[in-house]
Amino acid sequence: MLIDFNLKEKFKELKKEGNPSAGLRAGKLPKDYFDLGVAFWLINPDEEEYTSEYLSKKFFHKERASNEELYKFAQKKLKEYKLEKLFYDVEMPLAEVLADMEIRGIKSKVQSLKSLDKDLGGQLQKLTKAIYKEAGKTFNINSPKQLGQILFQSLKIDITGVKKTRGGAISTDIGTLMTIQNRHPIVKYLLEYRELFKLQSTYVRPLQDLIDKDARVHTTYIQTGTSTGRLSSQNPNLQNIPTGSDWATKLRQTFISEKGYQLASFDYSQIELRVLASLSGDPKMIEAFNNDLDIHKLTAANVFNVPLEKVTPEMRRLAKTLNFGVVYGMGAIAFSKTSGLNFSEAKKFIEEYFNDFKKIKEWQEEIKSQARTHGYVTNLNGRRRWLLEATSTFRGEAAEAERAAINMPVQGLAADIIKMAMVKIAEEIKKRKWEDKVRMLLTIHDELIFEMSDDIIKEATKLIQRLMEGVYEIEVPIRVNVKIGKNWGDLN
DNA sequence: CGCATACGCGCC
DNA sequence: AAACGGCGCGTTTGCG
Repeated sequence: MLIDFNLKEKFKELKKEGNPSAGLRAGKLPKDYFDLGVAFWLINPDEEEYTSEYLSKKFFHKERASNEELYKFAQKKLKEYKLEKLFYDVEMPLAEVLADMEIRGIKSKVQSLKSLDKDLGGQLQKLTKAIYKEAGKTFNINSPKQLGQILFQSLKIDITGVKKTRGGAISTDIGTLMTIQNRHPIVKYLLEYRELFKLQSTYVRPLQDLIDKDARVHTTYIQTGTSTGRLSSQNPNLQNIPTGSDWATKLRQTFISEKGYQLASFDYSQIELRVLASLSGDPKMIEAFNNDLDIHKLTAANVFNVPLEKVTPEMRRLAKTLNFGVVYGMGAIAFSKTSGLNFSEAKKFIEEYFNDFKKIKEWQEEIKSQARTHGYVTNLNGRRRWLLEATSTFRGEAAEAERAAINMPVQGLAADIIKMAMVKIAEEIKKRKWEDKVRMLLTIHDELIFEMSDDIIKEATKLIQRLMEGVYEIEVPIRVNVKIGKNWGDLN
């Protein structure tokens, strides 16, 4: 058995040396691998680090414990916490899948990225001029401190309804700018400036530095990076590429498929709400998903007490915010902020929501109670998060832990589901010897993106959709939307 | 000068 | 009075 840290990196090295199935080569099983970092992460996903140095000190009170010592300890804990199945059947095989994805990378249209950079630069220059003109002087627009002085001291813009930052300064964030938009002409320029500067500085520029000689970009997936079981992505983070706006679409269009291939995306529809419906056993929500109804519309009909036909887009919008918020343990204050309602209206809607979906409330109370009594919560697969703060006497601290407690079993099960799908899909690709025809490239929490050879794309999309929808059974159907296109911006 | 922090913001 | 869960990363600013 191979016991070490960072098996994903070791797989990558072996594979790059020309050993393509280094991980699961003949005779080797997932059971033959034991990544110590991943093991300790399953035991407690909130350690500061998952390095030998850190864990040796923490658990063995010495500079360097042997891998054998660390292994024995972790092995015992995995067994005690019933995490062995998750570890051996999901996380370990996943490490190799991630290695393949990282090595492959996604192709970038370098020229488009360059020209996008130019276009953004030109537009930013115009905006900067306009902003200086309105301000009556030059200043650093990227400095919230300086911007705040310009807006609220020089220009004396009314600060009614504007919040303060943690440090006590008047906020200049996007929400603030929206509220004061009609109070001064400078604001609309600032809003556009913010969007464009973000795009250029966070995405367009850094991405160009990360393109390899084959014009491909390789992210690194962190398997031990979250408290809930999700993956994270870094250098670059390909899990937060902008979407929606015209500029965002232009950026996404720079991620392309190789000649003879297309990109295909598969996204789980409402996976977290479906998981919540299943875990809570709420009959109304389960029925809605069983009948393939529009869940936000159904929610609106319930909280507004109107028939489905009478639900307006505005009612649906509020219901959607409620549905998302509930998964996160949102309170009336947060809901009022995001919905535009006042506090007491917001409070009423939340009460109405839990009145309509009583089992969800009951389930959440049950989870909170578990967090308080045990100091941890688990999801259906034993994935665990320690929440000792739930027992805190500082109310704010306890409330924060309770929200995390409510969210983890939902977000964590959704994460398990897509991880299991990834492992299953990789197996099926191998079985069909499609390694070069069906390339898993990206995983974005509830979505997978592939690069697929034109000749098998029809068959492969069907297969993958079926595998994703069937990989894990819950109380409601799991649905996957499929989109195909030559680039990430034009998938449809 | 590097580093940590505050602030802000992109995604699911 | 009051922070809606989970991330990574950019720029600015103040510190040693």
